Amino acid sequence: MPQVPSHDTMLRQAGLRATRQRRSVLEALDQRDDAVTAQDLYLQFKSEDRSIGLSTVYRTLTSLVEAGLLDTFQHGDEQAFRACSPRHHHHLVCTACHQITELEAAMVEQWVGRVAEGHDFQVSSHRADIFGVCASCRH
Amino acid sequence: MPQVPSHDTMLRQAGLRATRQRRSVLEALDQRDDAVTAQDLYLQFKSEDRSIGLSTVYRTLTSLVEAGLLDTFQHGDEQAFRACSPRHHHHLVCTACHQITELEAAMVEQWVGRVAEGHDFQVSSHRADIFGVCASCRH
DNA sequence: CACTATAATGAGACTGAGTCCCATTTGCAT
DNA sequence: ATGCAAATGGGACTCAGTCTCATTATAGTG
Repeated sequence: MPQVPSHDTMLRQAGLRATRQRRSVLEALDQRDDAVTAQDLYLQFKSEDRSIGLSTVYRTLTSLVEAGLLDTFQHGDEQAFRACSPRHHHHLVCTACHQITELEAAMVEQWVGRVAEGHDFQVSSHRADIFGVCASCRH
Repeated sequence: MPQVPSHDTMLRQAGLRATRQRRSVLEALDQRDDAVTAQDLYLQFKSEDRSIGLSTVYRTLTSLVEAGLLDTFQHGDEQAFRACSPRHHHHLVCTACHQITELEAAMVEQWVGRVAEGHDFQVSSHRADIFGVCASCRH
């Protein structure tokens, strides 16, 4: 039994059939650690001669987000996606190359806990990200 | 000297001329504590018989964000805006009515400080928001 | 393995938020 | 008051993302 589940298993667990297209998307995202837009992915597949319909790319990304397998980010006015660990985490985002590092943040979790207590508010999620420029983008 | 600067003063400080349209946008946003899209604002003005061109609404919102007078949020796939205090802050966001409460968060600031130290990364900003449902939206 | 129900795909039409252009209007410094 | 740069607005335009529907592929079943 592999520690990291195969793409097919991940798809199964999400209630999705394992298709060539979905496998390609998961694979492509696994190989990069930056966030990518649907359009970018579509063009990447096209240029690699394993085209996937644009609708399919969008649908797949949406399903994978719902399954909790991807994080979403905003690149200007478009949405970008990135494979992520199943554990809750935060992000260190390079605004130049869109490379993203996952962060643990016990302090943030504590903060959320306290806010939840202090307000008559039913907390469902939270998000804490840090933006800046990574070492390689600064030369 | 007023403690809260007038809209005209805020515009001046941002290097913008004080026009009827810009005053209207600032005023409209001051009167609500939820985040609104450009389209919503446009329709609101139209229905109040003080129409403002759609381009102008977009341009004004963009300028005000650049001036740090507004925060931006994502409502589904569109951008929403809300007047905000000039001090750095975080948010408690009701996903049902989009009402937003500003939060102080010393713990988050500390966290950012530590991450900045620990990574070879030039931090330029950060964002920490909590999402859920507010008391009145839960009935 | 063959068969079948049904999930998934893809091509292209479509939608709508946001941008651009440019002729007209407005704010404001002198 | 006057002039000029900044701002406006209407409408054409762009393009990310969605929808439709005929075709194809998956995976369970006998």
